[in-house]
Amino acid sequence: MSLPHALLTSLLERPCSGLDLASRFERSIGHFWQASHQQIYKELGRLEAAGWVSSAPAEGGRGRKRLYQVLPAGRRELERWVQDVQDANPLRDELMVRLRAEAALGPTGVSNDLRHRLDQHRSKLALYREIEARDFSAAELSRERRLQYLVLQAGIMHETHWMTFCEQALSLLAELHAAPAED
Amino acid sequence: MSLPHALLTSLLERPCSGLDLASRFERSIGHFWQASHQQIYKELGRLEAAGWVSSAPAEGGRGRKRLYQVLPAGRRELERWVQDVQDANPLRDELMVRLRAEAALGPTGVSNDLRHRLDQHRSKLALYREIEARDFSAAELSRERRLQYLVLQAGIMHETHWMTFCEQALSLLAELHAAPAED
DNA sequence: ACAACCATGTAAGTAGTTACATGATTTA
DNA sequence: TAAATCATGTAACTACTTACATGGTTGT
Repeated sequence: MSLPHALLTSLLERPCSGLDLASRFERSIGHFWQASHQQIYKELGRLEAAGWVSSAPAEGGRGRKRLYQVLPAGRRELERWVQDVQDANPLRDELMVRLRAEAALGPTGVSNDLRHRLDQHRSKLALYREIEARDFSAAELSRERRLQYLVLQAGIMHETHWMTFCEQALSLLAELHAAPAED
Repeated sequence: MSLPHALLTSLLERPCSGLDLASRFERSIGHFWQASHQQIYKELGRLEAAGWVSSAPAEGGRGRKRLYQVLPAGRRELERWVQDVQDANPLRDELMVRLRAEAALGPTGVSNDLRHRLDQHRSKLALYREIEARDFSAAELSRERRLQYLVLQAGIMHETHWMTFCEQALSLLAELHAAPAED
């Protein structure tokens, strides 16, 4: 449950409204922790009730727009949380279930899924590479930038890793199809 | 939502009871799709209601033990599902949020988490290597075995990848700690 | 005035987790 | 006969998703 802390982090970088948060999320932390605007609004309500953020009607914006800011208690909570220890994410992927099903059933059609994923990983990787070139290509990066870059590198590794896997899986399936059932 | 299909796959490999499924899950498909026994029982109920599996009181076992088997309709459903296409898993990891928080807050204590995860990835990898040596070291593997091995290889890649990342993160943090705040 | 869109929500539902309940069978 | 453990569940809760609702602002 790290959405509240993801929001605190993002608001700490720059105070803004709920919808701003939602759209910035999509371009930044949201690559690593997704959230819909509904979820964000609900969570902002909780954060305010907990005394971790304050909100005020925004002047620049229109309608009911509110500006959220992290309060000292929110910053302390984030500092506390960063030191928490959590178990590693187990691998949990429908594709693995599909492959096991394909193993049990005989030749069916996982390659659909594999090709689809390969495309998605490719374009995600291209996006990350753009961000890398735009934001992290300077010779000297600040401490903050270097850590943000580290997170982006995790994303790059993730996409690269799964692209490789999909390719490997596709070539195994092709080989099995070419020389079927030897057992 | 692939638990029903994970259960169908596992039952197809070998019919068994709910608790057997739960424990086999932990050693096999459960490495890639986790489920508690409560969830499994509930899902088995649904599978039976849908006419995808049948159940009968088990003779060998004790108490209320029931033996579950995949029906033809269940097999057809699994064949249909394998050909579905699903979006690639986005990276979604609390650790990334922690690192972004560390970037925004200044030096705190993510290294706790990193060391903890590194340990877990190491032991998971060791387990996978054992399984690899035990089940997949033969010169010639059947089609089914080769596909199962592919899935295991995904697990090995996953653990290796994240071990590397944790090490990289720890060394960056050490470097930043040694030569602090140049911006 | 009307469409488009900015901004904030409510409502209903699902998957999954955690804690607890219950009965039946071995084993000490 | 009591403890352990096998086996199957119920109940309550949380995070998250999907679909829908509402009102204010800007542009035409």
